[in-house]
Amino acid sequence: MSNCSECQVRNRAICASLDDEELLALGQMGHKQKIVRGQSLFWEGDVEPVVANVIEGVLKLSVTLADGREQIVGVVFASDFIGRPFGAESPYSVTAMTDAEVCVFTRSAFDRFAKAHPDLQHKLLQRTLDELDRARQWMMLLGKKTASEKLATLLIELSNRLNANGCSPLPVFLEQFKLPMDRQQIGDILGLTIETVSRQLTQLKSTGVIDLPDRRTVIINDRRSLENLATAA
Amino acid sequence: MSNCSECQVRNRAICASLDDEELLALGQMGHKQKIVRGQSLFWEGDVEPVVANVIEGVLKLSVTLADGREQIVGVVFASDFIGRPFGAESPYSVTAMTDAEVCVFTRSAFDRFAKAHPDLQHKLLQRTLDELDRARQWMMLLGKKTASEKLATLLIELSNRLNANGCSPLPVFLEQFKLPMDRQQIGDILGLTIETVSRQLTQLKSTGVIDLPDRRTVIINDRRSLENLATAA
DNA sequence: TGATTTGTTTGATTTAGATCAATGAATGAC
DNA sequence: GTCATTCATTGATCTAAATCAAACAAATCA
Repeated sequence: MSNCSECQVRNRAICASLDDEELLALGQMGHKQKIVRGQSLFWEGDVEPVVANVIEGVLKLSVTLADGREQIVGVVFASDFIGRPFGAESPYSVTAMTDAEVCVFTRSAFDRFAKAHPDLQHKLLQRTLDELDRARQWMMLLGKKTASEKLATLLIELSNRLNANGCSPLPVFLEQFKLPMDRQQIGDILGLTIETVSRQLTQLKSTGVIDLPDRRTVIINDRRSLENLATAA
Repeated sequence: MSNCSECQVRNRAICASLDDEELLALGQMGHKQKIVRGQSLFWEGDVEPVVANVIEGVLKLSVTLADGREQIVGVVFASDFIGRPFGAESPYSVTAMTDAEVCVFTRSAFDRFAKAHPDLQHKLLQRTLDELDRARQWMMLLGKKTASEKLATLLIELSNRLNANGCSPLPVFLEQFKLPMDRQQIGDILGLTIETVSRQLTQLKSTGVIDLPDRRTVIINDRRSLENLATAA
């Protein structure tokens, strides 16, 4: 790989737990890889298992049924960790929703390195616990929320997670952002069809809570209302 | 606490990574607690955060909306770990679905101990990764599966996870088992109403795939068919 | 033992969201 | 720039599951 020390996500990815020497060792095991939108990093139960850190871009994790029904089960951003270390196979595919760049390791090499670096494992554990909490909140959304609640929740979540280019330690909530996915993908995240997504967005726009100057741009006019919708408060 | 070495889940819980001396130290920090069916171990964002190992029984993790809608986001069995160590609050409640016994630790004490025992953290990481994979499979179920697919999936999953009293290292699939939850709870797990659950069970029974000799007993007559239903194969 | 409560099934009706079907806007190709 | 393709919106209709409403069965209690 080379110069991890100049990596954009050096201080946000799990690598943040490593000192310069360790970083060099890890860096020699991995390599940077560019992925264009729509390209897959790996598939459900792939042959050569890998793990990766996201350097730039947005990727989806998805599970697909035999008849083609797809559910997006996770969305990862810069500095997030991807993949299933230690034993088991990843039961989902990873595909870029925007052009992206990742830092890839073979699983066997990563496992060995992680075993020897408890701090790295600790960071990974914290991240995995966070991810699990998020997944569980999403289960509530999928199981019990209405279509409009789902859309409101997604917009709030995206505005929070897209905020950071990571430089600010403070949470910054963006009132304007670009959707990193199309309507079909929004549907696959929320368990809705493309038509329902479109109708709910039009609805939110017509009540003035948000604006949609173009397909990909969202402006939150009334965050409070959107949050109330999201939590059914 | 006392005699961890005689604990029923000694070799299956995360404690399995500890030697006798370490086990004694951990044991002195925790205490066993009996919980009757319906009783909560803790609530969403509780004051005194705790973590626990399940010794016996079945508990649910659930998220509740302001207006009372509840989604069960996890079901834990003997030897499973409960709670959110390291920093963040648990955004869900834990309630016993059967009478249960757990081994409870304050989070602060557990955190300190875990920090000092990398093997324990490694075990916890593996478990958390497994739990995350399971949560993601469940997201597919909640977002995309039909009512009958949901019921079939739950029955298969329960027959697999209820199998072990843990003694056998081989997976044993039970063709007969007792449901550890009522119809309402099945609905809250699957994102369905109690009526739909009942109708789908009646349907599965009438096609001969399963039998329901009484409310709580399930007999799988045709596992292959049930699995095909579950995966939409 | 019957009476009460709690949990389950079954039936009738409604509805949120899916599906089917055009139409309308961007985006990209040549 | 025009054409073609992809993506998004809007409308009409349908349907799976929710809701409403009894009836029924199994526990629990005097």
